[in-house]
Amino acid sequence: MNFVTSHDSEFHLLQKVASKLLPLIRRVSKILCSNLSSRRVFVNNHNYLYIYSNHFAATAMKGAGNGEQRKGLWTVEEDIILMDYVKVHGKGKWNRAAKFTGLKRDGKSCRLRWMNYLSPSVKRGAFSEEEDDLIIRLHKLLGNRWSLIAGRIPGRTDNQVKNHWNIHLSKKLGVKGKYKVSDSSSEFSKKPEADFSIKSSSNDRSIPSNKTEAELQNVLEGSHEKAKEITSTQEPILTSDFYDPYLYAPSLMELLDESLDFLWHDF
DNA sequence: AAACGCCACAACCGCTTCTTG
DNA sequence: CCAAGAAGCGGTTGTGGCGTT
Repeated sequence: MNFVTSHDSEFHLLQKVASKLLPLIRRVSKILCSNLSSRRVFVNNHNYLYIYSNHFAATAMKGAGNGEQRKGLWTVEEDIILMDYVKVHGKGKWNRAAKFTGLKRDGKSCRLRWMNYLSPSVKRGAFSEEEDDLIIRLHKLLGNRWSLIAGRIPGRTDNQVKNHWNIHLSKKLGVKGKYKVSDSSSEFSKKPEADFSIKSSSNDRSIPSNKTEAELQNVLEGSHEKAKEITSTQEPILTSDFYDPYLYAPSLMELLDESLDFLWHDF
């Protein structure tokens, strides 16, 4: 094994680590190569490396009888199939996706899995203090309108925000019980007579009046500087609707192949 | 080691709203 | 305008991991 480094100490450390890892890498790569008749490799947006064969999909169909719907947590196999589908057909038409892929899931479940977990725009990990602050401010203004709140926090879904509020923030603020939309803690509920109103449509992500927009703007601007810090210190958030794992596959494949070539030569 | 309880989060459910033909 | 299907929303439940006894 050869390393290029300007520091002897690094060189010796790398050599030491490599000597420990090499036997393990050899074993794993041997197993992989002997079992995968048709390799497909990609990294999802949680930085998991997936290597799977064409036979792999069959595993995802297990667990449900004829016509029976699967419930509960999604498996890696199901995730991959759904990601494959979205890659080719784009998101939307989720009922069709369920039928097309053969997944034993209904359209709603597919949509939810994509929107809340698989979508590359979903940010994982703990909420920052800045995000907490923004949620609290927005909740004060909007109440339990989670999709509206989430729409103003980059990378966070309504489900994430809702869970985070119910588990952490409501306790932190000493809120007893769970909020209802009509809860008196919301600014909207406090001022029903105010000269702005919010549409009854729970789907409506727009803010109907100038005053409401202005209030939201104030909240957002209040967190503007902090938000700047967040975006400058955290990993970039992908803004495209779909993060194509296959774009990354060639380099990974090259890397894998190079590694394997090296290993075979080394034997 | 096993049983239990708690917590965090993913997923489901029922309903409303939107879109399309 | 209407009906049917799709999409979106928020409340609630289920599941798995982890710590404690």
